[in-house]
Amino acid sequence: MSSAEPTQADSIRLSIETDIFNGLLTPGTPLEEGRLATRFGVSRTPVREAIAQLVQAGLLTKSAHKRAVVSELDASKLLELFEALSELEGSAAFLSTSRMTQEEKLALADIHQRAGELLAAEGDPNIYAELGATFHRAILNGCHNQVLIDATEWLALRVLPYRRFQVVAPGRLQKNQTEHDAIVDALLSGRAADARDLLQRHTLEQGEALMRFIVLHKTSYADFHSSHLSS
Amino acid sequence: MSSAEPTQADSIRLSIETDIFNGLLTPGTPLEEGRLATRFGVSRTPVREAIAQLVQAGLLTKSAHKRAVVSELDASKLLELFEALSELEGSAAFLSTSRMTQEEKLALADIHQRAGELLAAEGDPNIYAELGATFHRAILNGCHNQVLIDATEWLALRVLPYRRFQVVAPGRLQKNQTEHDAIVDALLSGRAADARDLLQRHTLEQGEALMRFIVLHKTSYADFHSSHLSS
DNA sequence: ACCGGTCAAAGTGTGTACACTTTGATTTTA
DNA sequence: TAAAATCAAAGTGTACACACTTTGACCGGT
Repeated sequence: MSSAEPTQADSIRLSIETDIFNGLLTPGTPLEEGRLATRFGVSRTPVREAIAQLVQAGLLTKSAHKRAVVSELDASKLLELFEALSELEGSAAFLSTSRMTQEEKLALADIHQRAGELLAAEGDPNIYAELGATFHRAILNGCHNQVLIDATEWLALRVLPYRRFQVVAPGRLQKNQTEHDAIVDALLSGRAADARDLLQRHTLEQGEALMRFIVLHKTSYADFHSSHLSS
Repeated sequence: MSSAEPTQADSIRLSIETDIFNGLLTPGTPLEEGRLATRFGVSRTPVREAIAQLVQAGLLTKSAHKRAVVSELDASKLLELFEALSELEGSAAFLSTSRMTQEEKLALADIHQRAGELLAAEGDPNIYAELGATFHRAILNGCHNQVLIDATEWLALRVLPYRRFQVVAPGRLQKNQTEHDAIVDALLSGRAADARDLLQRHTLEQGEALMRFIVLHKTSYADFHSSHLSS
């Protein structure tokens, strides 16, 4: 998938991808091959391939003879997505409990502790969010099953465009930290079933919180994005 | 993805797909765009798109400027695949326990019973295998989470080319039926955690059995395939 | 005999032209 | 006036040509 010399289609795919993640391309926006081609200074062929890849990744939706559009997730689909994602992460946690190396466990504990300190010092919420992502990745990778990892990241990719919404609800960060605490405890003490259950519920709740926020602000989606970008 | 008028690329993808499933294209075989184009009587463009789709599906493997080859699964990858698949199916079973409608539960029980009768009558093992696939699908679909269903089928697709190997080991069918029995029992009586655990282990064991068989007959892969096809 | 470089053949990546489908507005008709 | 038919514009699907990369064989030097 990745090569020493990435093909043009790959670069274009990446570019569109980040545009989606950054909110420059909001869900529902139609993509026209010709415009993208001129914009990137290439022909339509590599653009078409990039689009095809993004369709398979789930970021774009397309039917024959029609333009591809940035995938839009309604509330129920978003919930399904998080439910599936939470199951996969839970499974990974279950496996990781018995498979993480000592180094990996130490790294996980370290990440968790750093996040706790940052929270106590009331540091930058963005950095805290970044640490949270690292935390989840550490557990996921700990399962040492690349297929499971790929499948999980495949799902996670599709909610990434909506992650920018994750806003600090009062007390939410503290709750998050407490839940992480329980997860680390279960995982490090070998209680695999507990680790699964805790992480599964944790991810699902994160999704539900995000969903509530999105549904509330649905009408001002574009505005919210642009205001965030200009800041 | 599917349309009233499927594009040529779609037809070609389907054709290659079935060729892989039927063993006409064995893992490791390189695919050359030009030959496929002339074979299907089209240009290389739709062929390239079909290949791109199959790469994303995991059935083909490809790197830049090189030919696509039918994906080959070594023992460890196959094990990872079944492990991930078993986790997903387990999760689906967990959810299905509380979500299947009465009709769905009855249908599941019916499928299981028909399989039991077929087994007792020493019927066609192929039909029994078909019933088994239906059994798994019934539970999977019962979770009513399309994202989870899609992800599971995405993984299952990749082991499909190897399913033809599934051969009747003595007593294996009876063991299979007994396990299905326990799964149905747990699922219908609302023991969700048990349903997950049983189906998870069941699928994993199926995978391990398949893996053992493949590793044993690895050297005569092509021969086995052709002999099966001619019968 | 072995190793490195050179070159041609094979095959992919991309540009370009054209055919076909879709869509929406305009015109026609009851 | 409203509904159906028509047509043009927009945009995708495919064919074809060509450039670039890869690969393996050939070849000369050591």
